[in-house]
Amino acid sequence: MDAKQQVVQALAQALPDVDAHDIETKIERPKDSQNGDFAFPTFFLAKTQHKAPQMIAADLIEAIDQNGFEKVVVAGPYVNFFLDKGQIAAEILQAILADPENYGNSDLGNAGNVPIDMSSPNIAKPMSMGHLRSTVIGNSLAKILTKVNYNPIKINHLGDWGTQFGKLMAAYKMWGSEEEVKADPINTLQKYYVRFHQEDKENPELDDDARAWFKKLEDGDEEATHLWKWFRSESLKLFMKIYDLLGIDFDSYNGEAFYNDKMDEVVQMLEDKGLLQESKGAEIVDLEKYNLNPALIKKTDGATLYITRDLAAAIYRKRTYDFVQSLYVVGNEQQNHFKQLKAVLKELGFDWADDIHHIPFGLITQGGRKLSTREGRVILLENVLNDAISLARKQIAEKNPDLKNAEEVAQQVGVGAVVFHDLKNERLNNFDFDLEEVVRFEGETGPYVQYAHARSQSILRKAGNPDLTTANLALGDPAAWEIIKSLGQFGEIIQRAAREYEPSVIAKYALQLAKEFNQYYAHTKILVEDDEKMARLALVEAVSDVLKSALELLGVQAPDEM
RNA sequence: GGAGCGGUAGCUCAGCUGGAUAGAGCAUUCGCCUUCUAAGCGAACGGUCGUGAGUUCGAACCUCACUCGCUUCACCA
Repeated sequence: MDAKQQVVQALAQALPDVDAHDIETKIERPKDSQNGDFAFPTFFLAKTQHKAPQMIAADLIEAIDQNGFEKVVVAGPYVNFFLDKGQIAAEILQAILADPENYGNSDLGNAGNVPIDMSSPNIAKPMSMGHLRSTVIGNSLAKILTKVNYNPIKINHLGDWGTQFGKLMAAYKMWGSEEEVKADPINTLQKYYVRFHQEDKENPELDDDARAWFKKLEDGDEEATHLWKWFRSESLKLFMKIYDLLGIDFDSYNGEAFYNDKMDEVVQMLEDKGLLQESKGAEIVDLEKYNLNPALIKKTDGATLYITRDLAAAIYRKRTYDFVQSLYVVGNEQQNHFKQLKAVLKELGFDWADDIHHIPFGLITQGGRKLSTREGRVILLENVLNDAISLARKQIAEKNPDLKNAEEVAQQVGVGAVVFHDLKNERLNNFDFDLEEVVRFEGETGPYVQYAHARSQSILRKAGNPDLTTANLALGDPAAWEIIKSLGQFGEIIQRAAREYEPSVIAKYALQLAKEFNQYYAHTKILVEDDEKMARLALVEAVSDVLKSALELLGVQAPDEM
């Protein structure tokens, strides 16, 4: 039985006049385990019982059936419950060892489809740290949602359309060469783009050129289309290298261009509903009643915009996946856009607009300034990952020179550090990029968790990987108790992460468990022959399984040796 | 000006539904490798929880006002 329910029952029996649900909501987990595993504050009973909380607690302890608990004690106005460690340990360890892969699973989602719009880098631009955030948060959410029985669909909504292609083509025709692009596609295209913006400040007529090229592309001009396809495929090749490194794949690469032929219908729908208005030569939907700015559907020149495309995409996803939720892992600075998107869908009469959730994340700055592709101020993801990997390589050479698959582990550790760093804090926090911070391997980092896992594996190897499922798992060792309790919380941690769309909840949990294990490891000799050896090994195995599982939920690998 | 997010230790951040002396990591100083990986463990140092009111038996957490920082507010995405 659930340990908390045991406490609720004991209290409910002793307090027949109080609603059991009220009791349950008041029960808390003391921060300091000196105060027990569960605590019941009696303040709220003082009024109805006309007694001091201390008195209530003192009386309560007499009425509580202490069977099944290690002890129940009074501490001022609190009643503190200490659980039967051996029994709880056996229950939790058994549950983990019986089915490590599925430990912590639950069914919040009833297998409902959840498309996740994530990553979405722009063609012809390098992937930056900003795209990393969207990519790793989206990936982690997909895994977390799977664990609570949703069916996520990872959609890479590539930025493969838009006026920037006009600029790019104009720039390429003016200064570019095929050989140069082939040699180093993204950086070269990027260079053209930056140069275009520089020269464009002096010669605004360049913009007309760019617009003309984009118009050609939209009209299906042969040369423009050819260039577009070429830029796209070269870019995608490089993106795939990074996704491989991160161990991330997608269920769909339908980007912006995919919706080109699906926007007329949206405009038609808006028109049929009488929602379109003309304003300053453009077509808009007024959103006054939502306290939002009007949504620009068509520009003065008739070209469509971002929101039109996203409307088409949202409708397409509803039709294709019949989603129960539709997520967009996109920077916080676009929240206005998503409010508009939902508002327009509402205006169109789609109730499912309420199932669309923008999952925003904080801005990455450098030296306090916003990153800007246009101004060439970017942090290239590829460089960061490579730096991290070579640092890991160096560490391994120093600390574990005999490691067989050193290169593979260097990748797992280096990439793990970067990914974990990105996920360990609340999504919405902004952060200023600091390479040293990102590739750190000590303290609250990914490698710290990986290291704890590797140590646990090392012990199990030394012990000869015995079968522990039949062992007596009633581990009564107080030193192990904090770990046991943490292991028992995995399921609710996952649920909270899913509810809040917040991978950092998992990261924090992994750090806590790793820390508790490292403490245990430092103070308790595990491989000694005594009655509890098998139970200790079971604990080690359970920690190993859960750490691995938690890292997996973050998209971080857990090497057995490092 | 409207909307949103944030202000907790020198730095980066936790703090779940309000509860028992406000917690980590980094940095600094000092201990611990003849026994399971020192990417580790332990100790010290470090805080008027932005400010002021209010609600409450009790507020970092809830309410209001103020203040500072960042984002955003129609022809980029």
